[in-house]
Order: sequence, then C-alpha cells, then structure tokens
Amino acid sequence: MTIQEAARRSGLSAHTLRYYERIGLIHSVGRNSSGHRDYAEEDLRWLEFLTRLRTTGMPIAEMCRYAELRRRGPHTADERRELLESHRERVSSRIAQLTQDLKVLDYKIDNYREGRQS
Amino acid sequence: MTIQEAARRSGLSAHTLRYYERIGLIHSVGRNSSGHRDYAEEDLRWLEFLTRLRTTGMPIAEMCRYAELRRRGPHTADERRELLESHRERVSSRIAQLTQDLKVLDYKIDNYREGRQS
DNA sequence: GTCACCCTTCGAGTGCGCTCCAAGTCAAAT
DNA sequence: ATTTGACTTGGAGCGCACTCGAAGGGTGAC
Repeated sequence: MTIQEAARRSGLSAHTLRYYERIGLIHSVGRNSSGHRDYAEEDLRWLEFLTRLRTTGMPIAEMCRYAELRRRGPHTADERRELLESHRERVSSRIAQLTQDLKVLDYKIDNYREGRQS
Repeated sequence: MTIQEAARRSGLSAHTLRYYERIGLIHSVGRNSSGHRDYAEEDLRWLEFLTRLRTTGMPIAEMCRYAELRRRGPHTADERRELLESHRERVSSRIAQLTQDLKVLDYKIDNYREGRQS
C-alpha cells in the first residue's frame, strides 16, 4: 500500500512515516518498481505497536533501541521483554499519578461549584 | 523565602520559576530591599497547583489563561471552573487510554515470558 | 576592601518530535 | 507532448517548555 494509505490507516502523517524510517524505527519498507514505498500489513501492525509505545510516553530513542533489538533476531527477546517490563512500570505509575491528580481536580471543581473561591 | 528555597520546595528550578513569572503564570512575587524575589507560602501553594496542571498535561498557554482569570477576580470563577472541568475530562480520557495500553503491554510481556516471539 | 556568591534582567540556546521545503523523478491523464 | 500530482531524498525549520549565558548589582565573611 502507498504511504498515503499507510498514513491514513496508522493515523500518522506521511512525513512522520518517512521520519520513522529514517531514524531506524521502521526497517526496510518495500519499494515498488518506481522506488515508491509499498507498505505491508505487517508494517502496519508494527506501526500500531510503535504508536502505542509513543502515546504511553516512551521516548523515541528507546523505541529505536527496541526496534534494533527486534531486527537483531530472537536471541534479543529477553532484553526486549525487560525493556517492555520497565516501560510497563512507568505507565503504571503514570496512571496512579494521574488518578491522584484527578482527585485533586475534582476537589477544586467541587469548590467552584459550591461557590467557594479556590 | 529566596528563589532557591522556593525552587527546592516546589521541585522546579530557579530558572523555571523566573520563566513562569516572566510569562505571567505567577503574578508579582514580592521583592526584598535588594530587589531579590521573596516567595510567600501562598506562592508555593499556587506553584503546587500549577505543577499539577502541568504534569497532567495542560499546555502552558492554558495555564496562563487560568492564571489571568484568577488575577481578574471572583467574577471569573465560572470560566475557571469550566476550564478545569474540560481539563478534567482530558485527564480522565488519558487515564482510560493508558489503562487500555497497559493491558496491551501486559499481553506482549506475557507472550515474551512464555517464549513466544511477539 | 575584596572576594565569593547569589541575585537581577534580557535574550539566546537546547532537546524533542515532528513538519515542511526544494529539487528532482515517475506515471497516468489529456 | 505536456500537464498534473504523488512520490523520492536530504536538510532546514518549528513549537513547546524549558535552560543557560552574559553582564551587572548587593551582601556577608575574611
């Protein structure tokens, strides 16, 4: 599929797709006879996972590290798992923190609702 | 209290405190006889709240808007409440999204633990 | 008094994650 | 044959939220 289709389906811009490829996040997207990118379904699944890492706050550099491990083959599986586990902890803490913050916001809003300046 | 003390207690850097004041997030911190900033307890409470807005992802521009409404006085309370309510929704959605993402991460990690490449 | 040190302002610089531009290629439509 | 439009690359630019540097001033210890 073309870069525009891949952009539409992944929710990323074509600019971003090229950028991701340039920095090594996506490896060797196929090209058609005229040198244009030709994305496969597997590329889209990988993009979807990358996007999930991004939206959960993983820095690009760390995503690159994960991508590189993946390219190196099955013997890097332990290292990849560890990377995901430590990210998992970050996400989990973030949820806990946001839940706390939400309570404070609710308290503030309640004060406003009851006409107390806060 | 000095800017260094305020920095230590707020967890922000002295640079950031000056920056926040410059862009109008903090209004008129007192000065001592030599022109140095002299933070009051109330400033710290305000900084704590600002920090909570920041860590929950409110853009600086919106925080400035809130700060300005606050300076304008009690008749802006409704508008401030609305601003907080809409932010509250953002935070709430973010928590829901992260909770979803956490499940996917757990699924991935489980796959790795059971030796499936994923 | 002079040294060290923290403060002041203003403006420039940084890092991240894109986002866009210029110059050129290619394929299909007219 | 030419126009249109999407694609290619490499590199420059941008927005955000800081972060730092330069130049100068005040205060306290020796």
